[in-house]
Amino acid sequence: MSEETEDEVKKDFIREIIDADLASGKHSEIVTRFPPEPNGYLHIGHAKSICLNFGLSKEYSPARCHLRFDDTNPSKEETEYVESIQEDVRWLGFDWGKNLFFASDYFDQLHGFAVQLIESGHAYVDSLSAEEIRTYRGTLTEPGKPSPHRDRSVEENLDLFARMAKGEFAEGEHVLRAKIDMASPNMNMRDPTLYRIRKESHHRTGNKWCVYPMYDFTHGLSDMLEGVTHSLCTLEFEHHRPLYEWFLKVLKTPCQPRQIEFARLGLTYTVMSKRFLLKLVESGKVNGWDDPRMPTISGIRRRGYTAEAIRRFCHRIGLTKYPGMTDISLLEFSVREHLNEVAPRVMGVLKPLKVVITNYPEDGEEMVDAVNHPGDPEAGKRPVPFSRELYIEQNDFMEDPPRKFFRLGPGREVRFRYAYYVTCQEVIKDDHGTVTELRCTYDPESRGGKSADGRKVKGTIHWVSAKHAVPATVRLIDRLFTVEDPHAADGELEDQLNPDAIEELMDCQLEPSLRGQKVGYQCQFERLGYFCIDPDTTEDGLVINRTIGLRDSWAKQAGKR
RNA sequence: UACCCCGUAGUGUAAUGGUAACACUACUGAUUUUGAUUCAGUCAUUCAAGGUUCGAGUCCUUGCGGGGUAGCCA
Repeated sequence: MSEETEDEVKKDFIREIIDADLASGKHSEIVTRFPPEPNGYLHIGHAKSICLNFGLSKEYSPARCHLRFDDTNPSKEETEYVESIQEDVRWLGFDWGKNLFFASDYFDQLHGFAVQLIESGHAYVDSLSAEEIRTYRGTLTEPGKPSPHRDRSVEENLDLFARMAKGEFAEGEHVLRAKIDMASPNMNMRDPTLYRIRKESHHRTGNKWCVYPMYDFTHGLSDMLEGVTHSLCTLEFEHHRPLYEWFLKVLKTPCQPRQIEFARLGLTYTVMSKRFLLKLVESGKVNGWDDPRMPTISGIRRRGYTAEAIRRFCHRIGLTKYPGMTDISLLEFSVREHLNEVAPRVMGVLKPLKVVITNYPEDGEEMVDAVNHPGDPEAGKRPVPFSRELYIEQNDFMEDPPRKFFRLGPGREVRFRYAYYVTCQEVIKDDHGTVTELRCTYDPESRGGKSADGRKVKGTIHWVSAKHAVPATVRLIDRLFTVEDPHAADGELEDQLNPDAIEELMDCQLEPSLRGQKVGYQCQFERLGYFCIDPDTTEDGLVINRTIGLRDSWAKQAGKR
């Protein structure tokens, strides 16, 4: 039972670069950063980046990883997101220590850099409309052409930029652009916008600024200001690297962080787009960012995934520049693996079928010992009440069972886990022919689930004593989408949503040890899966999420018929 | 159609010029008081074609295929 799985010496390309930089003496300390924009909740894709950046800061020494909010767009960013992001990173098991930063903390310095660029003739104020700028930029196959304002004097640029900052102009009237190369094959080098006018209140700087820096200008310089050595980002920023380096070069900055790109996480049956997730939340298709169906860190956590499982997953997916699609079964394996190690076992019946043990004393009851964890004797045992009336799972009984069905059927004997051998004597149905109750007998000699005469029973099923049972609502969570790659499917993403991604069972019956357990408590319901107590739980009733089902080779075999 | 990046089992990653390895998935089988867990096994000559070399998944060339890029988003 390993904590954090074995770490082989296999190094990914980024760690190789870092090793080389250390070996060559280029760096003696490793500094990374995780730079989210606070415009939404973090998702499993971010976990990859978090595990990478913060993981590096744990593996190397000296090293540190900064948490820096990339908050340069006041119209999309909110404090709620800043808080949720911090909570999620901490929950994943990482700590930024004192290194909590905001790009907005650098607005003054950034503004100074912009002025420097103007003074050195590397930036100018453009007064074209957004539409015109787009036209002038050219296309992927044709070069752009210079704006008529490209050659304004330094003095005029300085004056205009100062007045932009003071709020003398309306949004869109002017922008500050870098003066690079309108014919570059790299669109990012065709005089990218550095500053735009936004007369909006910023979540941290309030109304201090009327101009806000763009990502490209902000990011690399923020890295530089913080002494970041390796700035790790996803593949779509590859074309931005020349620009990232251009700023550092032109401004002759004392330190030169290196941007390295890796492939973002692609996961089957999942969509990572924050924009789309926000839409799900706002349209009410899910109940908030932490809905257990969501691929957000908070949703996954609420569903019962463990941070350890996510870390193991992030370790297993590797790190390359190949933009692949990871099978979600690898994530599911990682949770099962971890929960199998740590989750105590209990019994709970999701879809109850009443069983009466006719040869058991009317008011009799007794306690049987149940093992808390079969793989861990240290976990001990607990007493579970057994009595004349019990519940079993509806699908553990078949009136006309197929050959390989090991469970209960008319005249069949099975083991009630940790209790007795039980034989079905009579099937009671209602007017519609639905089975409503089973009348059974038990073998008093088989207490504990062992027969005195050594006869074998193939099936073992779980059960709960009716009068001791704790009622609960259980939510079965399934994949959010019906197709492997929702982006590749025809139609809107919404059309690919799995309508059965959540199924609520209102009549579940659990063994009494569940009574009084706290929100967040995780356990395995034997034979069913791993479960977690949901925050919707009240004094009146438990609400429980199924994190993930157990592997089920019977269901698989039955499904093939 | 311009530029950049990427092509190794179904999937994700190893192999750093010397016999293609690991994990997941799937399928067999064994054990099992969870049809779970555990254990054992099966599944690829590395996109293609040329070239360099005693030797190429690895280096070179040319194709082919996939992804990214034309926000005053990040």
